Amino acid sequence: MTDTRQPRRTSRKTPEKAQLTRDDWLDAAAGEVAAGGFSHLRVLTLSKKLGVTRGSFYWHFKDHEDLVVSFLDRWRDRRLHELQYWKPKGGDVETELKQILELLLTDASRNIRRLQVELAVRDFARRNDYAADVVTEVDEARINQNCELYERLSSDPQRIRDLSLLMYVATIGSQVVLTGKKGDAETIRRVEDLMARLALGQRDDD
Amino acid sequence: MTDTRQPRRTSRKTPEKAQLTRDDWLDAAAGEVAAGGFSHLRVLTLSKKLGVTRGSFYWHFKDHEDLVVSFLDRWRDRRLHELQYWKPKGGDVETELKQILELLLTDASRNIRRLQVELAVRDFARRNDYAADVVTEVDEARINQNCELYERLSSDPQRIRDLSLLMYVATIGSQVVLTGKKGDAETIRRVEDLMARLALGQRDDD
DNA sequence: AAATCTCCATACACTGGTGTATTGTTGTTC
DNA sequence: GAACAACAATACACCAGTGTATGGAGATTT
Repeated sequence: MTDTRQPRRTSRKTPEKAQLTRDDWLDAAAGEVAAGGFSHLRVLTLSKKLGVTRGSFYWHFKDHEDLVVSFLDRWRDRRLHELQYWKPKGGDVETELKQILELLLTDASRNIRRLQVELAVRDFARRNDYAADVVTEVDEARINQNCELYERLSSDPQRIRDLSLLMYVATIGSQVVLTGKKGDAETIRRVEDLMARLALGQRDDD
Repeated sequence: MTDTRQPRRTSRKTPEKAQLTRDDWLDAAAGEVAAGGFSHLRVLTLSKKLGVTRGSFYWHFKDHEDLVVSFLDRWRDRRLHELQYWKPKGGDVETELKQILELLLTDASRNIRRLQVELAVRDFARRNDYAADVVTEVDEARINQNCELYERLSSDPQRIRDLSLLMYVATIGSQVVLTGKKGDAETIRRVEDLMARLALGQRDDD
């Protein structure tokens, strides 16, 4: 009765004829990127997967590049935003460190699709300037955030940054090397422990 | 006079009309893969870059897949073979460790094209089974090789493998994160030092 | 109920890529 | 020097994908 101006989408729950939004296309794009990387992100296959023709796509997006840029923007925004929840709450440095490592390793490896998208973005960044900027932005934000933790292990600013960087590249490397195998979960846990020990061994008081 | 049966290639030095070999195509392919990944490895562009038509390609290779598989095989063979030269010769554990880290980080980052190819292969491995096998083979060989070094730091077999794995993923992660920026060389050097200290801190005698 | 807006379908022109079949050209060998 | 083999050019049929122009159906507004 009143002006419940829904964006016309038939309540989203009913899968009968649901109209597509820009975000729906981006979600589908994420699936494609995760599976085959950016080079396999085709307008045509995307349309088929959504059960519509390309006419729909070109209503929501200007062209293929528009899709890619929008995808990268959304990815960056989400990655920067989620950092807010990454602030560990444990008081002890040791537990905080373990929390952060668990988040970076165990947790990340559980969310396979997210991991695949991240790796795809990183790969794409090697030949696309815009993607490279996006990745740099996210990397720096993450490293800086972790610095806050490592400040409690050392007082040397340089040492803090190095430690944060090292921990970060180790986690990224893990995600690159350990993909999909069986024993990975256990391996990751052990690497996690080892990293924690290594970092804690860098306390000033030695 | 005698049977110097050269493969007909006009002595290779003269760039006049040099006939192409299978290996020449693979070299050119490496350039394409380094620049744009496997998805940008096109027979057509490769031919143009070599100054011939596709007719030549299809004489040397059965099809596009043949090129990809041959490329991966050659890459694996070379990576496995080069391990032979990676055996550090220094006597001291500390210097050996630094040697191996320098090889894995500083040295690797200097050879940009080699690095790019490696990352491209890794990326391709996420959606190609054959490439995945090749990468696994190379990873395991490298990790095992480094174990020999870390055996001198600890006597616990599990610890040794974990340490070797950690050092390896850290170097791979570095190659993924630090690509092409300016301060990279210095950063890599510091990370190298830090890794060495961390590893040495894991000696049994603590 | 007519006009309008939103979203999608259809049809078209175009590009860039693969693979194959056939023919040329140039060394090698007999 | 004729036959052969190695390598490359040409021409062909055939996709898969982009982008655009235009038409159409359903809901919304007036």
